[in-house]
Amino acid sequence: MVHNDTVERILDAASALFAERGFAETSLRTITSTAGVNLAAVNYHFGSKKTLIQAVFARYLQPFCETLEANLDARIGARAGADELLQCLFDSMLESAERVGEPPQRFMRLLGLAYTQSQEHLRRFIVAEFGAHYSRFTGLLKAALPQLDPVAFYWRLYFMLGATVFTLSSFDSIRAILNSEFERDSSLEQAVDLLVPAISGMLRVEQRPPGSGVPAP
Amino acid sequence: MVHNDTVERILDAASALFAERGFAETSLRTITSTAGVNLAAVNYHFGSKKTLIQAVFARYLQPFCETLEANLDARIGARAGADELLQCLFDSMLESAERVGEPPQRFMRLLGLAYTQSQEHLRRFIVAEFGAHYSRFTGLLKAALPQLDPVAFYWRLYFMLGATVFTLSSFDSIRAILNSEFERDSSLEQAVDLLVPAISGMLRVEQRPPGSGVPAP
DNA sequence: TGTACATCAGTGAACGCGCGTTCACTGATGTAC
DNA sequence: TGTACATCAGTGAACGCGCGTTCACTGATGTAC
Repeated sequence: MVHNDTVERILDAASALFAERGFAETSLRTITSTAGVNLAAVNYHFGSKKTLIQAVFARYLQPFCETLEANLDARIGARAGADELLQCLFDSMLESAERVGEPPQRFMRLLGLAYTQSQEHLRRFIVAEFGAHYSRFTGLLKAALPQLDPVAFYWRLYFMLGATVFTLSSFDSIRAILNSEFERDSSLEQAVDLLVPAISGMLRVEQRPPGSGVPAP
Repeated sequence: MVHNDTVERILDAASALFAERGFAETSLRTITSTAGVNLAAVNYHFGSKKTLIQAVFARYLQPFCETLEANLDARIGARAGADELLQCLFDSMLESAERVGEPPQRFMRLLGLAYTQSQEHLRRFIVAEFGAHYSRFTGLLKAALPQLDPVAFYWRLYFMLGATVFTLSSFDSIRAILNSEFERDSSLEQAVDLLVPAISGMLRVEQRPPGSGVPAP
């Protein structure tokens, strides 16, 4: 597919509208009228709504994976700590969002939707595009946390993913609440600066011996 | 509304199907045929699809709020620690899900959907039904973490909410992956036992002095 | 005890609407000879 | 240089479909007199 002006306008509109409302709740008519293009242009350029959704993801995922790989190569040694790795991950996210020219919270929101909306085709697409890069990162992080057994590490990965995706994808509404409640403005960079040490601390919590349960009173 | 058999069957089917696919992706025809009732019964008993969605939430939220209040009254003293409070919260969630007779991960999934799908009416409904109880809990938790400034505390609340909702709502798929990858079965209670210390550690991480940024190399 | 009426859960069929997709067509640009 | 044809982005109108909702109706049960 040639990336001409019409294609870019459709991707811009679709990305914003999907992030705001979800996939099923956004019609092709809304997308094409926002983009100022003909209704049939989506099917002409992308084939179907499904492949449009995938194309929206690809536009974020490709630069993100490239940036992450480059940053890991450049900045991460053989025995990198969890903190360094997290900083590298979030820096890559911010950098690649800048490159694509769209807010990072939009990408987080789309990622969250990919998990919660029933879009099996999308999860398969993301694993195919992103799986290898994801594995490299989790492998490095696992090596940085040798005290965790594999199952506990796996759960902590999900805790981290949940905290990140949920918080950053809601950044705009959290920011609005903090503004009205504490009269304090926040940037996404500040949110990431709060997130990294919190997650890093969560990952480094000592593991309870299995079966010990709640400490006796 | 009288809670007769038809009403219960509709709520059961709607709760399961919404959690599995989302609100927009689940049609009233699917719900009523799963429940074995007439298509028009939803509008007859609930008025509209919107109010059905709210009724599904009310069936979880009401017992959960009651259980949480009772447990806070019974088990939490004036100077409760974050650990105790979290344990109380998760115990209440498990207890109330048992009372309603549906898996707790379904409730978590619905909560996640309420945040990510564009259902403004639902967020308003949840705040109205649940806001006061939520405030009591967050007030107690804030008192247990006096070292955090209000903004940092607010962000940590979201990290906690994200980790919890995301992980527990994906429990079934995580469980399947752990089974196939490590040949180890997991229960929701085990997941909660891993979640509580991790979140508790995350909440208790020392706060960096504002503006200090990343430590110098 | 019998009759007339009210209430209410439930039903079958249809309504209009917005959806994703398709298709014949246009008009500009490039290519072959 | 001129003509015929091919390619391709884009378009306007229509397609059939599934959606939430409505409505006139049924039949069982309760109530008043």
